[in-house]
Amino acid sequence: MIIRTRFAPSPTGFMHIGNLRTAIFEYLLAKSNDGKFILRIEDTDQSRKVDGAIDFIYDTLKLCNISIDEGPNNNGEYGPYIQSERAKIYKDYALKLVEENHAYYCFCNEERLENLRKIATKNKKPFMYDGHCKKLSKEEVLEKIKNGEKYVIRQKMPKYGKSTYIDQVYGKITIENSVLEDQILLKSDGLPTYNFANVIDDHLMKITHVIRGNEYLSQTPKYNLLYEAFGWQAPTYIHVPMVLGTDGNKLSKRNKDASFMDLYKDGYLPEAIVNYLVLLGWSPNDNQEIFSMNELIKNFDISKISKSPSTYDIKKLQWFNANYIKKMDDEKYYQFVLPYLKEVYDLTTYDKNWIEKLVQIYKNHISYGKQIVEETKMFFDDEFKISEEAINFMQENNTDIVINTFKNKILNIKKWTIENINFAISETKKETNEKGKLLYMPIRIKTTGLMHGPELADTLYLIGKTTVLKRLEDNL
RNA sequence: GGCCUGUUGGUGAAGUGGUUUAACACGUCGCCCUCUCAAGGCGAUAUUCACGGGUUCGAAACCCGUACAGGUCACCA
Repeated sequence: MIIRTRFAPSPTGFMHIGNLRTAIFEYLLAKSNDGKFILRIEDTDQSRKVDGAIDFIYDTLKLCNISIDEGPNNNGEYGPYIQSERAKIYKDYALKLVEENHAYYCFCNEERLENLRKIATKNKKPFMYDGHCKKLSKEEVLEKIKNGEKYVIRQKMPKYGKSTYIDQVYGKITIENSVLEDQILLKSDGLPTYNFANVIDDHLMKITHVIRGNEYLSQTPKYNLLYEAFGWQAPTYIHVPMVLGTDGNKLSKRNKDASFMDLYKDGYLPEAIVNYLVLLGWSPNDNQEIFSMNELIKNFDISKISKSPSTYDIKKLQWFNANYIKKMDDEKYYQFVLPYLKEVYDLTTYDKNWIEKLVQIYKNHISYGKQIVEETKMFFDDEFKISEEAINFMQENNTDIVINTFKNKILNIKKWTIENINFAISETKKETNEKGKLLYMPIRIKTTGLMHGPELADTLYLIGKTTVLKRLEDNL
């Protein structure tokens, strides 16, 4: 049997990392078994549709190196892969269910439903459709339809007994049938509900394994009843634990940090995000942490999916990201980081070598791309100010001799290179007999105003001879 | 409220009855390296697995109960 999994987002133009993580799991399960990964767009709610959202989903998956075997923009024999284009299919199946007495027409209007809801809340009972229209005769139904009355089609649920199924992660799940509502299959606009379309499509598209959040754990019997009614075999269910925000709540749009695109825009590498996400709720057999996509495919195993929810921790993501950044080759890293600088600074007056050198120094410092801006600030900021701790240092130590000696050495430098600057420092060391802090700090403070920063010679090189000299000459 | 699920440190987690006085990683702290900041190296960081009972020679692991947390009960997906 060929394993077929599917990622079925609704096109909202937003993807939080919980969704992405599901997609990753689905992709890995398929690929680790030489199976197919299908993308299906669940857009049966017309009001929530967002323009360009399908492209957005494609972009996201592509960035994450997740390749789609079948989908709206890919060929496949089970299309169309956009639900709104399959309306007729769902309707035919819904009608079939009515014919076979597994579903029925319902003409109850919003007003009556609202009333039922009110009564339910008053009695402190959960609202459940009362099956009012189930009793309608064939003739009555025909009559109402002829009169143009709006209707929905509802699934007929068993009233007694229990439904049981096996989930690959959570094991045996049993639900009382009496809590199952006669849910709507076909809405009055003629489109199916998510629950219905899902079943139809998963079957028609030959999906073998369904991976989804565990919020569906107690809803799955409804699906199974549908499969049963059609005489179809239900897929293998793999419910995965949720990813929670730091506040312990479900991830939502409000959690800005948890949006894939936002992270990407801030300079988190998709490889790092994928790597981090896959370890949220799944663990490998050994202690390996850094995984390429191929390694993930090789190692992924649903039996290692955890039951308990995990909370999203950006600190660990940053560690992964820093890891991937460090591994980039110089040119790639330069191209990665450049846009963030360009966004904030006018780089036209700087030459490429200078920027490359600058950026290189901070390769070990940044844990996400955008951070380069903050880190390199002192090289772009014209404002020169000596920090408080630096002032204290200057007051507590005699620094004039070092500064003056160094200034003279710098004046003699013909070619402004890091080597020559280092030479100037060591000459100053010889002449003044100062070393360590008392040698470096005066120069550092006088030229940068700070007591921290990258290697002195590098720093001075980047600041440039003119500015360095000017600062050395200036009085405090 | 009914039902479903979960509960190992600040975080991700390993662990499936006995080399567990709980691995590994992030974070945090300390030390080393170092002019400083990072990086890197080394070390510390759960007398104990939500709690209470039980089963057992032996439990984080099995069973029951309690507590807490989350989910779910739409013409949303």
